[in-house]
Amino acid sequence: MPTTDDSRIDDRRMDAAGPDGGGLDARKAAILNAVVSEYIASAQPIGSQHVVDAPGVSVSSATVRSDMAALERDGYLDQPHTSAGRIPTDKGYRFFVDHLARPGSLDALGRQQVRQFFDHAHGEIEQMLERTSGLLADLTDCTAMVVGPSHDSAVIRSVQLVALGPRLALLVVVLADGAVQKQSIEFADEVDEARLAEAGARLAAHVLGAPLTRVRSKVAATGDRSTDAVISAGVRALRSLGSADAGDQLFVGGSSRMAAAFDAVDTVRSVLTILEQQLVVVTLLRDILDTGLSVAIGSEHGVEPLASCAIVVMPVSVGGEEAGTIGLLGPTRMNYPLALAAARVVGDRLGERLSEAGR
Amino acid sequence: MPTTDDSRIDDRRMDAAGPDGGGLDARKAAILNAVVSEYIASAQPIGSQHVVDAPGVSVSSATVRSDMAALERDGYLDQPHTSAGRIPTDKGYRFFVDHLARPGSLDALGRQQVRQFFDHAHGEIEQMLERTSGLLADLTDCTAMVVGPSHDSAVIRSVQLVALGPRLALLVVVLADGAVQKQSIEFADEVDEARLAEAGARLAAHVLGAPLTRVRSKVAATGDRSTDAVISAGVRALRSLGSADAGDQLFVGGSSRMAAAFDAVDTVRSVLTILEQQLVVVTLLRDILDTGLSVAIGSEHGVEPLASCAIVVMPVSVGGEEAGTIGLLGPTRMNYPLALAAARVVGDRLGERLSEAGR
DNA sequence: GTTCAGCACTCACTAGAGTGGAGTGCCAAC
DNA sequence: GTTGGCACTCCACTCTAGTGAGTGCTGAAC
Repeated sequence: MPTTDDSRIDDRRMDAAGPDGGGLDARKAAILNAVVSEYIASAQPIGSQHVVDAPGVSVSSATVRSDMAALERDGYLDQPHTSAGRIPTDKGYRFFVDHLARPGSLDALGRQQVRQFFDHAHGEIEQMLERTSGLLADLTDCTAMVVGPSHDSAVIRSVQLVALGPRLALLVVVLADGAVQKQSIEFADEVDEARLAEAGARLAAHVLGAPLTRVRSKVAATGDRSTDAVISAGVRALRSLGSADAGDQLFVGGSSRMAAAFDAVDTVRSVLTILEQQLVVVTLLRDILDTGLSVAIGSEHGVEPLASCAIVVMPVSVGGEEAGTIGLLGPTRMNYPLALAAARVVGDRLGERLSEAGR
Repeated sequence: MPTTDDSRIDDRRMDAAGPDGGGLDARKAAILNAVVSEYIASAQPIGSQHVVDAPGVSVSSATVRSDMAALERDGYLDQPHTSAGRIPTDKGYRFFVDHLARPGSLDALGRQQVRQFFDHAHGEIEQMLERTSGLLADLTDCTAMVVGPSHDSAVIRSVQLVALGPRLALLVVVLADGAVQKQSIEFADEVDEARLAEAGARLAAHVLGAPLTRVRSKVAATGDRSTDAVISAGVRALRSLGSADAGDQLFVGGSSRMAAAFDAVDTVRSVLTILEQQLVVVTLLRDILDTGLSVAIGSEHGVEPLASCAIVVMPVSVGGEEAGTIGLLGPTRMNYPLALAAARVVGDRLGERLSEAGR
């Protein structure tokens, strides 16, 4: 084994490329940094010549080549074909994100957009989340996903039965966080308004103050058979609302950006197909958050059609509790610092906003 | 002017190509029919040789060529370049749709899908419309747009004020068609539950039975200054709900199909960009319906980025009244008979379903 | 032993030439 | 009006260099 071990741990600080070499010597890290940065900007394989002028390198292209070869051996870079430049691998992007990328920030225009957005934001939460996804897409040129707060722990503030027809009523539930849920109920027999009102009041007494997920199925009988039937139908409806895994709402904005990110129309199609599946997306974002990451690159998230994509996630917290998630989807060669900065800023502002309104 | 007028009206019945020549002689119509049908199937320019075997033609390719030249002169066909076959123009598709296409129908599988869908359809209207858009996309391989019923004429069935905080309440309105709308209200001063209930009752008395769009702003004073303030805030909130042009909800399903329909990624991007603009889409569908068309082809609808698309629209009616719109978006070479059949069948079933639930 | 200039080599990309074939328009004959 | 025949057009494809960006290796210099 004649070659030296290039992947050894090396604590030397880097001078220009980033805060931390994190397992690569300073020059290799600087080279990797330059390759990733340039590739993100140009989408073209990067040759050794393009890297020599990068800060922290200052060696000849021959030396850069030998370092690049080592980086390729270690899995940070890849070569589309023998006589081409290098492209970062998922591992290369990962190292870039973890150790090299300096924290980004929005430019003046972006900051103004955010300020303006939250100054003028109005309307109910769903609208707001929908529009937030559009804002994020504009800021980052990625597709933005916003998952609304889960209502699992929210307490029931109001329950009401509204007659829509002789045998049809609508159960309307208001939760403490301002969410409104509804479920229509069809009765076997006609129910008059008085009975409906009576049943509604009983129902309210039974569940007010409890979370929607914890509605007890047993209710004390009133003695009136028909009223009891209405009440138990109401309880069933409530429980079905509470158990609905439908729960988390997803808002996707800027899906057209995916078409701009790839030139293979097949890739675009398969990514869009994923985005249409709410459950898949919500689960994906949750999984990434659960692993403790804020960025999932390429195959890290395990969704095969998104292998050439990276996802930035950011929890939105309201009063310390998680109240939603922000996700940004772009090609692996997306602008990570910008995406992270945008997600953080918008997530924070959104959290503040929700906590103002929420309780 | 040596050439004869080939676009003259001609009443002769066609033998095989369709019910009506509609301004072209029978053979030209048959040729156009064959070209459009084959082009829809193959997406390749169609040459004279491919057409001679089509029903209703039975002449030599030379004759077909001269007819095709005439059809091109009259604007029904186009040639990508001198030595290529012909492609239908928008006008050609229009003629095909109006006079040639025999009414299509869903295949057995499609019919089963529809039946199954409406047998198992459950949940509230929004969910249902969302899932309907997915069904339509599956059936037709187009992008489906479903516009929900407008609540303009629906009468207010219930109004409620729910306290969310000392100075925050939620106004919840239930309409006769089962729609629930909400608006949060922030008060300048704290409002106790009793006052809120009192104000809610007054509000209800004031507006119950009126359409949301016709809420009178004047309310009789109660004498209690603070209650009056709450009531007038409630009225303001109601009127803002009623005047909200937000109104019509749009559900888009199967936008990934657009990526399969075109191979130019630019086209895909611009189409997706349009689809992200709810207001544009809703207005577009409305405009097409208002012109009395059920199909808008290519540049007919005037939205430039959709110039290579066609749109099939179908009103959904509940008890004779228009209660929503179905739209199908595909490339101009989409399968019109199938799209029209699917839109009609699903629209009808959806209408029935909504009328069962609605009142 | 790290760095570097020099060198031979690789291979995608491009341009140009040649070819086949699908398709056309025209025309004289039926 | 219809048709077979014919010359023509021009795209799509293949093949052939030629170009150039990029590589890996090596031996000498620091």
